[in-house]
Amino acid sequence: MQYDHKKIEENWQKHWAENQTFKASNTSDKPKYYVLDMFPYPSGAGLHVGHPLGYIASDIYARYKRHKGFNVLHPQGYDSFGLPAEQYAIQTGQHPAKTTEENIKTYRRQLDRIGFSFDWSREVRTSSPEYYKWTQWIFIQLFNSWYNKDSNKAEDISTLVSTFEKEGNKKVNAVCDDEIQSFTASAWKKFSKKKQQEILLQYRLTFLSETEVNWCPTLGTVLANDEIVNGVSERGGHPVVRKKMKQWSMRISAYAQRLLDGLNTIDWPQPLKDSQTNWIGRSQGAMVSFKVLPNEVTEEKGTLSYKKIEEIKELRLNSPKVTSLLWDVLRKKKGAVKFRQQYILGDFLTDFVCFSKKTIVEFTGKEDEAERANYFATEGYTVVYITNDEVLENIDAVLSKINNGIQFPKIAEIQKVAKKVLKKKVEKEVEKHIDVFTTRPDTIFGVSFMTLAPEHELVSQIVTYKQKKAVKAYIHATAKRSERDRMADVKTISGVFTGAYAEHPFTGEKVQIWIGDYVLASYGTGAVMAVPCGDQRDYDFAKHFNIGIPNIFEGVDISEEAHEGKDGTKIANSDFLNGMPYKKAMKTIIYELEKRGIGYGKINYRLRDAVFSRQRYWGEPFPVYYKDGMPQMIDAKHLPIVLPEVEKYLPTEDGKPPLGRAEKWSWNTKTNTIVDNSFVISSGVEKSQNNGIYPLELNTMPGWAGSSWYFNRYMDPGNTEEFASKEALDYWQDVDLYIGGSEHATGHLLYARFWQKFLFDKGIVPVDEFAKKLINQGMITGTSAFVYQLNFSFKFKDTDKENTKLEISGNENIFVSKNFVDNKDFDFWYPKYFSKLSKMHIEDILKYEQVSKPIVSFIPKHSDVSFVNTSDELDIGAFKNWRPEYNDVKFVTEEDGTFKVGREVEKMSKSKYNVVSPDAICEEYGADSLRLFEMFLGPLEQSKPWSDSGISGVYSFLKKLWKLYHSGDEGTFVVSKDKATAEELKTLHKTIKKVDEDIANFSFNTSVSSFMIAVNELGSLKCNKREVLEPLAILISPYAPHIAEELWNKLGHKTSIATAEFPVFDGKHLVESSKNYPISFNGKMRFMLEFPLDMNKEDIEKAVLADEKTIAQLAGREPKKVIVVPGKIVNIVG
RNA sequence: GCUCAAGUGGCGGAAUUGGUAGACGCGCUGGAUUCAAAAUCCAGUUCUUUCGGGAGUGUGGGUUCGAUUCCCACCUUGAGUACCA
Repeated sequence: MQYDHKKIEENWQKHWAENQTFKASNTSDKPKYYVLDMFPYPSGAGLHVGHPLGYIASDIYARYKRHKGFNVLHPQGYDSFGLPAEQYAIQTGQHPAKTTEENIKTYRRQLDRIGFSFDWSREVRTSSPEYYKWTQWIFIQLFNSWYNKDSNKAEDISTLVSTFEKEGNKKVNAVCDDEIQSFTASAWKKFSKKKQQEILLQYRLTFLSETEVNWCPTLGTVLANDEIVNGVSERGGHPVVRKKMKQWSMRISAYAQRLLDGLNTIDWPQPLKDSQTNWIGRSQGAMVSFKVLPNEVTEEKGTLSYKKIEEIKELRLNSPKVTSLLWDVLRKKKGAVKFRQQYILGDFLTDFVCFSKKTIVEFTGKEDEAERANYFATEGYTVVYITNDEVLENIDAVLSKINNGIQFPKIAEIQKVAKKVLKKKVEKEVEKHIDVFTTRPDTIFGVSFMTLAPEHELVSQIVTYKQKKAVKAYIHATAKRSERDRMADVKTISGVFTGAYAEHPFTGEKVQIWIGDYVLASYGTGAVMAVPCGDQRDYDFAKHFNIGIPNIFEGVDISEEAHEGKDGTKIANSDFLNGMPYKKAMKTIIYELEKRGIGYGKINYRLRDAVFSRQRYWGEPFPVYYKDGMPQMIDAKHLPIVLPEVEKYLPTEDGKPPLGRAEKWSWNTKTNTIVDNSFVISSGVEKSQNNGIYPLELNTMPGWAGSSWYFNRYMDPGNTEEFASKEALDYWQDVDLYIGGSEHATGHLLYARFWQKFLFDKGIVPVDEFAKKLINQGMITGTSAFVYQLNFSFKFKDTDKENTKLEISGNENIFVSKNFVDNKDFDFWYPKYFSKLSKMHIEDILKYEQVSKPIVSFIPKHSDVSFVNTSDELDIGAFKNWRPEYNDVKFVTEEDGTFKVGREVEKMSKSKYNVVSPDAICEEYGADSLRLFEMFLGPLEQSKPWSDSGISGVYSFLKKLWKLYHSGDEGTFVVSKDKATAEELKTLHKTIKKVDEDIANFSFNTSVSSFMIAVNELGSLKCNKREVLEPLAILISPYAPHIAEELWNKLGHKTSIATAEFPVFDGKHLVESSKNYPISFNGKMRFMLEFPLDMNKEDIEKAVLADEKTIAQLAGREPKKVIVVPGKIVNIVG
């Protein structure tokens, strides 16, 4: 019987499935080993050959561990919630559950065909209610927890409540919202229930907050930072804008330090650790508080420009409703009093003014109220202040107030009030501080200005009247710039002076306060103390705006650039820091800051809390309903909260998420069931309280929710009572080997570590890192095939249309073979390959003198790679039939009649027609060949292009392997009982050793070559001894399990090879008596000489020097030195 | 810009602590077998050469008896990150 991969593979795949060969037990005497793959998102396109790379590697490892006597858990499942299924649903109306189910079927069929040893009885799907019940449950646990910095772990919210009841929140050391009011125990008790809930929400590990989010209008959802690439959405490349929304967030920032520390305890790739470290972005430094100096009260008055008057006119047209309402009333008011609207008085734009009575009517709450009042008073006006509410509620009262004002012009009194207001304002300003975070507090004496982010809340409060216009314009301009624009020109320096000054905390000097968009509102405090001599950006800013650059470094030239280095320089011109090196200066300054109460040492993280709400349909629903606008958790015993049906998967017309379309999406707190929305009487909250029915949360959870804990579920996937049983969790503990792509570095792999740490804090899981070892498999890229379309273009000589290209279109669709592409000679192409029609066409064009000679170019077009053989020759017929527009194309072939395509490495993708399906490979060469070949391509971690050309090598290896166990033309199975020769045993044990080492190093490519070497050697020895061939089958079985099972079966075994004991290496078979020494001269190997291994150094040296080849090589020169390394090498220095 | 990884034949790649550079496979060349092709088998295949040899692991230096491996500088490519104070 000849090697028939199809029959063998089908048989064994069936056998494994029927016998559940790879089912893992949760109780075993064997040591446990957990091998995990990152579970796939089942896309509609199915698997391509790049997907199984990691699965093959982990499968080899899992099978190897079974041979080594481990109880192996090797599960697989589907990350089946996600955007593509939803978008497909939007387009076709097909329920995402249905498409997902179909895609999973395809995936399963494809996976089964490759012969993986997955325990399918443990399959999980994130989109199944039995699974997401526990995702919802974890969410509730997070909601019911807060992070205690004193115990450095998450604790139940009840411990926080009891602390509040006993001593308020003064002593609570929690990770919570930044602006939290402090309260005493008695105050806490007096708070309303709602107020208490609001406060607690600021402490919970998952919380609702109004946050600026990345909103993608095209997708109609928010995106996490890691879902945005280069300012556009990772999926689809749609633009993303900043928008404020009420969202669920996860307080991952609480775990920043532990996520960082944990990296030292796990064996993960360094680049991946580096990118998590960068993402967390820890920086050590200090907080420093700068006092803002009060603005000068009297400022010179400017004159209003023409432009400003234009602005006012516009303002008048757009005046808000209330103003126009009042204006209507004042205008119609009968009598001698005439009001004017929005009249300019001095520098100020008044709301309403009556000249005859010297009265001004103004709305309260203007930023420059004090200055206005002062001015109006000095000019002899009476000001009547009104509010919006007054106008709306009782316009008559307002009118009488105005009337009273008119009859009551008490200038002196108004001035008194104005002074009071001013004073109050000045006092308030004295209290203003700008807090900054800096990593270089030691350079504080080099501060010459400060910069605030344009969005900083203090900006509007401190800006002087004079600078207001410029500042407003700048803020407006920055807000308008998209993320992408800002990224595009990083180098442009821009900013505006606010007119305000801060006081240097040590020197007391006045420091200008600027705003600039190089300062980000989202990092630190959104403000920096600028030290131009020590920070290049500050330096550039100072240079650009002509701000002073004091030098505080001893002996450093800063005339050209800032000095950013820390070590090796001493601080100067810095009072008590003078002469200190970096480290000492840091310690001293932090001590001083803390002593004076103007700052403190601080560690800052770049890691932001993770937004957890998505405005999507196809995700986990939240177990949340809203009562009085406050979120309430549904009791865990009522889970799962199953995704409702909707008729369309789009957001609602009024902008609510798709779940807003569900008719049955309200929570009945009496029956604890999901009920029809009509029971919630209108949207009025009070009414709904009566019948205990409340609206459910409309957002769903993000893609990473389900994938952040699935590895724990595999341990006990069928458990309906618990997340996973304590016994299962204790037995399996954690993942021993995790294989997957590096693209999840700052997404899934960070969130999963976060949840695991949280679950560990709560005593739910036994370890706080879920995966001991992780390997990133490289991406397999595609090798696209290109055909080149011949194209002529013309350039007009006419200066006006110099760059206009005229392309010939129509009948002459000509593709040229790769080797012709370099030939751009028009005279070569023109006569030979053009039809009469186009010839006339070209000649017509050439009649115009202003047209230059045609330029020949070739337009590359993708061809499907399946039309191309391993020699890059195109199947022209297949290509022509591929698409209607190619039916009539002509081909310019090589001299031998073949047509060659061009090749280029690109990401494997449907749109590039370079996708190779594993099914096709399995069909032609078999799964064992595919497995061996993917491993043989190169190191696992490295990314590499796919090319079919090498696959014949592994296929013929399998055939040779098969032949070792068979003989004759018929291929009869023949294995002899004879004792193996020393040489045969040497080959076997050499291979055992190598494969053991290779697997330990995850160097699968090299073990495939050692199999080849072994089979080649045994083949030339004509070895068919059972003593060698039986262990050989086990050695190969992790890599090529089907053929190994078949041979094992033929060798007479009744049980699967899967748990056969791995051959044990015995060094005695490799012992040699002599060594063929390389003899090198000055390090260059020239020839070999054989000596016994037990020969000593001196004798070898003598023998080598006496050899005639040595004498010839030396050509009479005297050797200066001879180095003999016994068992290795001889080197002669001449 | 910063961080990380990597540069070896025509191609994928090998060389585990410094010790025979190019294992293994593809491709190519020649041969056997065949009516022929496929398949299979055998031999050769880094470059260069006056057939003695010489050069050679991105470039230039260094350490060493000896460097693909260690150190320094630079170049190129890929990945991540992006005004992070």
